Amino acid sequence: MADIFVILPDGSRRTLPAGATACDLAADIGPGLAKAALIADIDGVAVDLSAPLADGQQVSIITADSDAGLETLRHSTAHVLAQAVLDMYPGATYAIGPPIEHGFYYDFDLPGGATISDEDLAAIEARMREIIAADQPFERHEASAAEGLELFAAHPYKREIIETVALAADAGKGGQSADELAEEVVGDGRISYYRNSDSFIDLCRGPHVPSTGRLGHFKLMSTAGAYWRRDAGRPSLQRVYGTAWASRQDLAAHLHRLAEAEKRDHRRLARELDLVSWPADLGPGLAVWHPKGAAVRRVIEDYSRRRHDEGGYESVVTPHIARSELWETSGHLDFYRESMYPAMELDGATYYPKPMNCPFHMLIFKSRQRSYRDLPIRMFELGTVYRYELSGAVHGLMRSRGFTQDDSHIFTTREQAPAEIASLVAFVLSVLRAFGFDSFDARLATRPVGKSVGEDAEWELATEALRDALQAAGLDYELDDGGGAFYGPKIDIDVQDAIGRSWQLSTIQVDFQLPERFGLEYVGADGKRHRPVIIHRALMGSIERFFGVLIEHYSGAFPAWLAPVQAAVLPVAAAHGDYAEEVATHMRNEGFRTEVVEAQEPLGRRIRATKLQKLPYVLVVGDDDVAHGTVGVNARGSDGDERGVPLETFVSRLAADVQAHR
RNA sequence: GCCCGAGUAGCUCAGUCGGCAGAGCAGCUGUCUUGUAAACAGCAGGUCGCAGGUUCGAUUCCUGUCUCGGGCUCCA
Repeated sequence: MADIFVILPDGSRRTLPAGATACDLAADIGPGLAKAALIADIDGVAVDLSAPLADGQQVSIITADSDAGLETLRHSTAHVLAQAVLDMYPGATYAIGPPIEHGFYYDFDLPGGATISDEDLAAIEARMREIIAADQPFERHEASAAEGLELFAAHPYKREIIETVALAADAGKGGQSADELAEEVVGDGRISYYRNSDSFIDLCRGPHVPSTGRLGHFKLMSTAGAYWRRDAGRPSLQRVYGTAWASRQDLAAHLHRLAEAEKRDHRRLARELDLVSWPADLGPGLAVWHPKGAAVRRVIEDYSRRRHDEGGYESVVTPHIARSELWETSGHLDFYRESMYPAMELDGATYYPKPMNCPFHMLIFKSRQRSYRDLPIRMFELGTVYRYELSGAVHGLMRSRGFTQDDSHIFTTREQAPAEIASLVAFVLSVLRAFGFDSFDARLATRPVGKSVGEDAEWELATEALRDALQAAGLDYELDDGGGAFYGPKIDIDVQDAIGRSWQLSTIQVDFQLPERFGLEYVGADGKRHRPVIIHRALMGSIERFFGVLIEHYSGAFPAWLAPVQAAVLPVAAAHGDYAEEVATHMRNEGFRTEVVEAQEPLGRRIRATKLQKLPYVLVVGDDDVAHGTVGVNARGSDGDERGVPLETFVSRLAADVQAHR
């Protein structure tokens, strides 16, 4: 039999006997690769290792080091989950089970509407480990749709998938439904399925790892409800989420990250550090700010105002409610109504709480005639808005029903807009960096198909301006095709926090629509009237979310410039109380946030209690300090303490920290 | 809004197979405070989320409802 050759990723050729599989190729390259191999990529198509090779193909062997390999590992683990659940719950049926970020899920319909509790997960996981220990092969088979319907006769969701595939094939098109079903089917009207054992098969496009023994670094995480095909009108299924990784170390690292994230949860820290609370009597998504939370907020807002002053913005203030006519003009009643709080009837008029500040700023622009010489006009407001978020979407400070935007609207000429956007991106990044964020993800969202207004040329121009600004700022960005607002394209900027999570904060949106709706005009150099362009911009997004992200970013240990209490003063004994007050008063006069913890309890206990509040500095004062005008400095994160530091020396040090945003 | 799960003291949680509700920490009072992460003693604290129902009796069982958590969706 003639040999064949295949081309490896490095361009080299390798000769194999005819009939060789990808698995043989891996073994031929080396035993290490053979052991690590999960699937193969043949001419750009991911396939099982058992796939036969043909002459001249480009082949690469895929391991768990790559995204594709890890995805396969997760997908295969999902199949093991399905086998375990079907095994343990007679009469249960299964829907779909794709890989997702960090792991996988699988949706089930259990007999009699049974549910899976967290306790059940341990038992399911144990069964999964048995299946993995049995090292069952993933055997690929293909069949016609008719055969598939017979194979999965007892499983209505699988049958529905097969029927949809058959329909799509009949219609002779791939289309949207085929995309959705990509995980389960081949796509040409035939189906593929994988057999693990005599009793377990699963409809699947594949590929899969060679056998269940290749899996094992996984953990079932949680259960949730989910609709079949994401449709609230369809049956509700039990979803089981799991995480899966290439190695024990990766799994442990992931679980560690989750534990860290939980420790940093701003809802927990907000309570422990007495920053913010959500009294049930207020209703979901509405927070009250306690003195310590409000102290941090004030620093955030003061800094924001200062930067805006320096950046050529003018502060404005607008009311919280407005008559329905305003919202009709702005289009919010047409486009945003379901997110607005309901109307209030008053003196024969209808008022709505504001979900956005924009229309008010339009009215300020319109209050007098504007010249091109006035532009750009940059209005800034810490504007509190109310949005009727779905109750299930509300999440601490990250997603509230009442929140304050650091909102601005910039009115420019068309010619000025590109430069204005470019400087805006730089401004946004500069402010975010000042709060300790240095890693950003940006998205450029373009014109939504169908539901948008304006001329193509305008959209093109604005999108290019946004793109140029991103490039000028040196920001990598993803394209969110069709993700723009109905009135214009936008840039969203996410920050990455200390443990690598992404949070959406800033948004910069170009708007052609509101100037039209409000009939905004300025007089140009030519003496004629022109429409300005509006740039909407929220920098921190909302002060609430920004604060929540800061809490999680710093794990509650705010840098000195933000900390609600910058230094606590602890007298060693009651006799040093007066000196402690003197020290505190002096520091307050210097502009620092200071509190005294009186000597009503032993020093060690007070130090512990104060340390748990994560303050930047704990100052201890005793006999020596009273005698010499010094303090004992215990800095957060340092080992031990420094004795006999002159008060002025400490004040300078704290001032330097604040200055440097440490 | 929908699906799944959970609501017991300020917090973390135990408990009641339907019969006077518990711990630790926090709090308060007293004694004690003497140099860097938990002094000692005592006290107080709960309509067992809320409203109905079943029952001699409900925190416990049933129904509804509210809130929270995890998802879906959406977003600052």
